[in-house]
Amino acid sequence: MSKKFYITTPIYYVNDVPHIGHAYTTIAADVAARYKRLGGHDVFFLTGTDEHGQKVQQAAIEAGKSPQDHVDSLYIRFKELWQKLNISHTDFIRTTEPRHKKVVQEILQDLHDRGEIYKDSYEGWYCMPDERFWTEKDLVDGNCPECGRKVEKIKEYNYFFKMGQHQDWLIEQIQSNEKFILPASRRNEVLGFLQKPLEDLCISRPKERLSWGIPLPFDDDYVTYVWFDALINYISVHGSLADVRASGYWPTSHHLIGKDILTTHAVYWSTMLKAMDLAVPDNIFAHGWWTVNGQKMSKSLRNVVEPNLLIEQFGVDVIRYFLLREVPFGLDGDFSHKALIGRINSDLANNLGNLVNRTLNMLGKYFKGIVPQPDAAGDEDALLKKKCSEVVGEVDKLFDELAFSKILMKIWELLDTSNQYINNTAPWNLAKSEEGKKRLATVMYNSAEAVRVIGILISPFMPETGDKIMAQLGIDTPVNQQGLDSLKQWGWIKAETQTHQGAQIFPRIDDPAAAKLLASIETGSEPEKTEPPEQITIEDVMKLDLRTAKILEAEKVKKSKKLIKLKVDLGNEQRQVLAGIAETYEPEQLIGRTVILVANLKPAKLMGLESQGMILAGSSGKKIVLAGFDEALDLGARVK
RNA sequence: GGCGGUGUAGCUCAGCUGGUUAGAGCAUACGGCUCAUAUCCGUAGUGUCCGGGGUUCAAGUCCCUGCACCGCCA
Repeated sequence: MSKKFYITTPIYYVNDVPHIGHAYTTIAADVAARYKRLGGHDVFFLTGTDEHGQKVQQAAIEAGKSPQDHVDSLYIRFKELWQKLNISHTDFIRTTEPRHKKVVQEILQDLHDRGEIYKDSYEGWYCMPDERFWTEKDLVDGNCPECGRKVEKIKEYNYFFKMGQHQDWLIEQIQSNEKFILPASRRNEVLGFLQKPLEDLCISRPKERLSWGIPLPFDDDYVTYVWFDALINYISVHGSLADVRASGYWPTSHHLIGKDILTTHAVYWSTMLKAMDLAVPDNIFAHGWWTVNGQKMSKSLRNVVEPNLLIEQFGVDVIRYFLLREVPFGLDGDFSHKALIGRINSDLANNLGNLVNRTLNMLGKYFKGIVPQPDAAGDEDALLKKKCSEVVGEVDKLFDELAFSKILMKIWELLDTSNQYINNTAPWNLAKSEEGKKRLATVMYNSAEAVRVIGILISPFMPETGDKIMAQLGIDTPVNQQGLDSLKQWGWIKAETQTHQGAQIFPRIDDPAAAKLLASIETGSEPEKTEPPEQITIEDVMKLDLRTAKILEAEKVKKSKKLIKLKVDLGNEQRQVLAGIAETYEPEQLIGRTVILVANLKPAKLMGLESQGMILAGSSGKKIVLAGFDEALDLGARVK
């Protein structure tokens, strides 16, 4: 019986728009799953969507739909993206499915029956948008410490899971299993977190406050807290607790998660499993986040990287490769067009693509595309074979710790060795003489076999490319049937195989064009037309009468979001000016500042008020910054 | 504020328990080859290893301290 391997991604919050971060976790899990399949494991790979909770309920109301209709229309976005990305999940679970709800209720009932859950009253400050309680001292200026919005004082009865009693066990579990939480820095964080007393976990919400959830089986006035509900997906996909135990897919091999949900998994989930008397996962791996050109991805910056566009432009495999190669799994990474193009051109085009191409081309040229029968091996051949078996072994070890970027670096060492092999043996010289031809056959056979090995090794990362390489080599046996076993001995590929040289698998990318496109993806907007601005003369500049002015008074213009009414002092006169800066500045911040005024602008009426000039400010997106001076200047001074 | 981490070539980083001339990839320069997508191969570099102090025969590696940045918790 083959060994079972169970790997999961988080179930993604269905309300989120899928972005590069979701894709990252899922691709990583897919690569691990595909590799284990290559090794003959029986793999269960799970992903899905988290569909309960306040935000979904609210979004549904806003959309004028029932929550169920709402999530039914939303979860598709994830499912379709995974299809595009060639994700090979075994199952896709939704927390609104009956099979899931049933198991959640089974578990709740079981824990309740065994006294792991109790009812208690709770009083605290509640932040509606964040769906969180805070204690008095948590509050910042009486507002939610996380989002800064208003909180309400609520006293209510709720159900609690006795999480605190498992604290010592959990510490021991983490300390005695080095690989339980990776990377090590995150493991440390959790241990630090556990130095303080671990409290019990509130696992219910009164229906009057939130109805969109799974009802508690023992109290119909409550629904299950979303996290308690969501985490159980890892179990419910296999059926009841008994089914899970019988499935052979327990414990989980790897839970891949983002670093933001480490505590929920390492602490909540582990103690939940302990209470259920199920084994904890072998490993919880918290990976990092992607920034874009060094900036955090956010809706307001409009730099959320949308995977669909990337796939269309560069192809699935390029994106899969880039994400896993560029950054060590576990650390934060930066997505930029420069980095992506660098990887494509140097790793994929110059090294991989070119190696495949030159090999196939020479097979065509010297042997009519037919893999020749090899002859006796020499030193160069031994070196290649040795490197090959070394890489195959190392890659296998590195997969245990999901060190994707290291794995790819290792595989690329084999690429280098293959290129060196070709350079050193110089088939083009061998082809010139009759006695060289014998040696040439061996060299070309080995080159073809090396390309095959590389094709297999990269296939978990780049499934389409793996298939393309096999097709060019003329190998009909699918990658999975060749498997890792076919790499253990040199010489799987048969002589007489008819190869079919095809197109370059990774063409180089012309930099300026790609840069433009990527820039548009990064900013989430259409590429801006980059017509150079019209040039003006010094006379044009001098037409502007710019003056220093001090703000004396400032107040918001009623019924206007943006406008602030200012009274400014130019030294010899005072003026009323309207400035569209209310979204960035409060009136109080402005009083006393010295700014630059366009003094000869024709007066205009805005919102019924006259504006006698214009204040200069720079803007980027929504952010506005007033232009000013390092040092004090006389009021009314000319600026040029 | 508490705990933890990081600071090494132009860039991104590797350097385990202290030990010969500090490494890799990318970028740069030069040379070679021509099967290949001006690709590939080879050679060459450059580093006050964040600053200061200490332990030691010997410190990028250990200790103390300062600075900068980051993470978790509060």
